[in-house]
Amino acid sequence: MARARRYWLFKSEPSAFSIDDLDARPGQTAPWDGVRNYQARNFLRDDVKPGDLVLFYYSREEPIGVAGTMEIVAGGEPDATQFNPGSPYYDPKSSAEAPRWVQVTVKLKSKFSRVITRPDLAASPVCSGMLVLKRGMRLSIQPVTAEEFRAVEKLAADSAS
DNA sequence: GCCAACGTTGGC
DNA sequence: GCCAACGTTGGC
Repeated sequence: MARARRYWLFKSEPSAFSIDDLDARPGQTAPWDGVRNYQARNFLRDDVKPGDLVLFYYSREEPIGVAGTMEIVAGGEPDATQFNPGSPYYDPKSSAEAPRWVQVTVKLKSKFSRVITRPDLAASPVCSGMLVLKRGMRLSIQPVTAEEFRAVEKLAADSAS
């Protein structure tokens, strides 16, 4: 029996990597790298699999919120940036033999016509319980439920009309 | 820019 | 193993 599809929320600062940056990539595909938190790393390594769907969330910079959706097209592989001394994500304690950090590959699924903001999420009965709304929730890779994922898509579709 | 929350580091 | 200090995250 096939594994059930899972749903996630990935955070990025839009000035570092935006949904337009992903849109501009060949094949609208990019590695999701630079994750340097063990709990988030464990999700990428163990639980995020091809076919899973992801909310693309903007953190720290306006507009804060969900900018669109992505699909996972490749699962956990060593994060290439950890081996690059010129990268801000370089980790001298990591090695090719024992890579510490993991990346997955994402593909753009849909770009929303506007960012679904935290107040939008908080006003939705389905989305108001999302982890990302909890105070002090810094995890950059978070699970969401299928219901939350669909509700965010619906908020975006409704606001586009 | 502020500040609370959190994760990591390092001395002991 | 403890825990204070420090750096980072992230919303406002």
